[in-house]
Amino acid sequence: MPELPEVETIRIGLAELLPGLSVRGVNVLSEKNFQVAPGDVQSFVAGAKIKKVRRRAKILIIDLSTNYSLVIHLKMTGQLVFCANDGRRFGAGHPTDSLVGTLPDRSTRVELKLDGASLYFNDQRKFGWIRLLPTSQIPEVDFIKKLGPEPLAADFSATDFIVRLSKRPGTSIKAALLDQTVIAGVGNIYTDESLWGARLHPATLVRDLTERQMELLLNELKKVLELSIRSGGSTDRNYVDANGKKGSYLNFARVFRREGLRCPRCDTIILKTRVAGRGTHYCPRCQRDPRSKDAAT
DNA sequence: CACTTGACCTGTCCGC
DNA sequence: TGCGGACAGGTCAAGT
Repeated sequence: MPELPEVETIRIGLAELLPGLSVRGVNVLSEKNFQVAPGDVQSFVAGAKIKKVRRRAKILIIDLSTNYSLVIHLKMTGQLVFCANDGRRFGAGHPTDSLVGTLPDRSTRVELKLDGASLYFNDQRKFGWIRLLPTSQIPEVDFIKKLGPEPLAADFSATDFIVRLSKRPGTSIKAALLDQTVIAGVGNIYTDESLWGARLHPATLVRDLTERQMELLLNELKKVLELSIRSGGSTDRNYVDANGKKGSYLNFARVFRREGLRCPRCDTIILKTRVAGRGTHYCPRCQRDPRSKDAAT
């Protein structure tokens, strides 16, 4: 899915467009992706005004004047596309081409009708969801409450990171980074990118890392997340004026989906393997596998 | 308990 | 060109 930088990119874009607009109606094309009691729908649809667009981890939150919020998880293939009647269009999320096509399309699951515009929730694989929750209740819900800290939060320290990681001694560093209860918002791309930055093999067990290595890893993670947010996420995103220019999809990646290409640091061919059940990219020279260290050196 | 694997869906790409 | 299988940026329940 969109990971933290992608969801943040969407948040920034929608925060420019949505606040102040009123919700006129909701068109649910796939029940599975927006399950809510009929009474609840009415209670927020009736003239609700959009107040604010927030993010927590990979979750997007749209606060409404009715004190309800739309809580959105895009999972793997979700995307949000804003289409104004005057032709302005903004979309981000999964990199498919619905920035230029007619909406709703085959992947559209929910259409939120607004003043002079529509917000489309598209999701090819139907893993994503929208939930309607009382705003005050959001901090209490399970999937929010158990999330780890935001990696870019000012008050998130290396010490905190080390303590949290150390609770997963027997798992790979890759699995630990992907675990949303350890740290929130990191997915497959930024796991691979930050491990490359810190010169750590993804399969290294947490217990085999030094505190210094974990601290370095956090620095690399913050760097790749910030870089990605600055480049608008590794996803198509744009205000599309007539000819829909593409976003900077993965232009900055150094190992992710670059198997067979050369490591930008040492020129060795990047490999792809499987760690923690996920496709995993790494440089076999910069990131030596601790399990085969003797054989390799 | 700690950790890993399968399932959820649909689309695409790759090898025969 | 057609078909089967593996795989896809996520997360949970069920399994070991």
